[in-house]
Amino acid sequence: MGDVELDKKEEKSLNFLERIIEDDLASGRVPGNVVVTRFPPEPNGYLHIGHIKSICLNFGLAEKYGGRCHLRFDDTNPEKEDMEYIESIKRDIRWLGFDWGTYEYHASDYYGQLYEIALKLIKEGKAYVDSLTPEQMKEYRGTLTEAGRNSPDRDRPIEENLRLFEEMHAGKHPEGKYLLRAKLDMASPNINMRDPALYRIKFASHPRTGDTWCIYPMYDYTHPISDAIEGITHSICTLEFEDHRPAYDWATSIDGIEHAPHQYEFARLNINYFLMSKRRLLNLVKLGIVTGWDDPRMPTISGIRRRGYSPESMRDFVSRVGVAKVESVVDYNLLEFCVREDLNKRAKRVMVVLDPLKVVIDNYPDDQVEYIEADNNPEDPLAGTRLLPFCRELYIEQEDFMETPVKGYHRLFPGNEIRLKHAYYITCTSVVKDSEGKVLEVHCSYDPGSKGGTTADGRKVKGTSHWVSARHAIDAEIRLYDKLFTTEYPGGTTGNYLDDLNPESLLVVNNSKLEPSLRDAKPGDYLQFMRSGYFTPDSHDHSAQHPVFNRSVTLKDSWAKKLQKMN
RNA sequence: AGGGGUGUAGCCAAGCGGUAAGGCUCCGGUUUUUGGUGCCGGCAUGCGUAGGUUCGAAUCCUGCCGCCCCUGCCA
Repeated sequence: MGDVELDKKEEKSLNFLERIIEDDLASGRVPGNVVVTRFPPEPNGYLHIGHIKSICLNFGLAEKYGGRCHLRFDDTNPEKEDMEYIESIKRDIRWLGFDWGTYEYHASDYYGQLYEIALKLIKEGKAYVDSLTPEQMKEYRGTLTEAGRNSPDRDRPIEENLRLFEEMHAGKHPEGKYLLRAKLDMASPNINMRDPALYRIKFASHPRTGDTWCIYPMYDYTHPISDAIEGITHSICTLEFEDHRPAYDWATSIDGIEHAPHQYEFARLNINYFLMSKRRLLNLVKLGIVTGWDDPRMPTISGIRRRGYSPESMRDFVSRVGVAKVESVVDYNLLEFCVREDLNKRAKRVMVVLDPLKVVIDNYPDDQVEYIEADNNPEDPLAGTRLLPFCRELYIEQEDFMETPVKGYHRLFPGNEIRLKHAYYITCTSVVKDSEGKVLEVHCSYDPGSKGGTTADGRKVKGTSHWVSARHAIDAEIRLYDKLFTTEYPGGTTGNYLDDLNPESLLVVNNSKLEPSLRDAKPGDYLQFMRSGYFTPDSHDHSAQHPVFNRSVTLKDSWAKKLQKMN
């Protein structure tokens, strides 16, 4: 008996969109009980993390309720749109793991129908051709607190409207001369209902329709009708379109339009330390602050892909963020948590010394090489093992040695014994310094009985260091990426986000030493450089001759945190 | 009295009249051949605020306050 109640509590609570859909399904408001959503990007730029939320919502909802999700390009402004963007958008959605199958559409597919509907509206006296200039339009529109005024052209005879619109269509009038407007209500408190523009003249070549058209339909007219044509049931968009819902409802109830989809709005994704506007991101590219739209520091999908974030972790991230109508800012920590959690399970462990310090094992024969077996991922037994060459001279991290250790330090220092991961216990016996006192190399002795990292007497060592055999190490360029901005809200204090740029958002390391197995790394690999972070070969610049690795995210480092507190 | 939204912890977010889920962050502890991971525990007498209704209010009612969006021939 009690189990039933328990089960109910275990169920994940529904978000408001799921609730709406389930209500609609339960009450038979969904034709054929098939939920149809759509992801409607405008192909005027690259997709960023914010779009992932919308993509996951639209495709995810359709998937969850056994419906389908259309990919529709909202291409109604040829001046800003480009085929290049269409291709990048498709690539990014596929990378996330979503498939729209054959349901790929473009608003431009409907230009013909849209034109016919406009003709019909004119004939019914519901739309008119206006000759107000943009300045006059603004004047007649009124303000937020004052009603607008009717345009002198509002009562233009139907026949004349028809003739002028057809002339617009035929290219007989210059841009800006005329505008087709819906005849709604200039006194509406909602400015979007004050006779919204339906068509404008633009002698621009369209990426798909070329020069077929010189008049182009507006969003408020095109979007709802496109939804209706495709049989969309739930049209979800961001909060700023709430004020447009009356226009949406108007367009979908035009006589002759059979299907009536509904619009629902949710809060867009914001993340602190990030810029999430196409205009500003473009500016970073133009100013050369980043190397391009796919710079690993950019919050674009192509950027995070190159950075080494996995699609699975991004989907997990947006699902953890949730969906609601409150404008919110998600903590960057959650993003990194999701990336680490996923990479921890899948990344192959390798040893890389970023800042090398030479270690000489005095009692190890100079001509000897041993191959030591190491597991590739302790989180995944199926990941297998690999062989690591071990020699007399090795490299460890500079920070893994301290001549005079601070309190709590249990790495290598004179007289102390540590473990070399997978290999042997070593004890520091002496230090070689230059004339200025800088440590050049550390001498150690090893315990032959500690092979593999344990001893017969079961004695414990507190520290374990990663290492690379000096004789076998390979070189590489390693790019340590960090946040692009140093403040939670870039530009929040000075108004200029460029003031908050992080000068250390990219640190290039050229003297690192890598274990030889990394010779086989290729872009797309998820790697963990042990005790350091997750890395991936750079998709542009990596090659076997010149390996280049990007840091996706660091490992958590509680020792560094402790040190910071001590200071 | 312009319109439309929205206020639950440092950040997200459940909750839908029966006495504040969960995650991230943070703080302890523990395990550990990664100072990683895992595991255990802690973190709102309080739900913008003031009243009201009720045996009982984050949930219902009223007033007030804060924040966001809207005056493109952009989407």
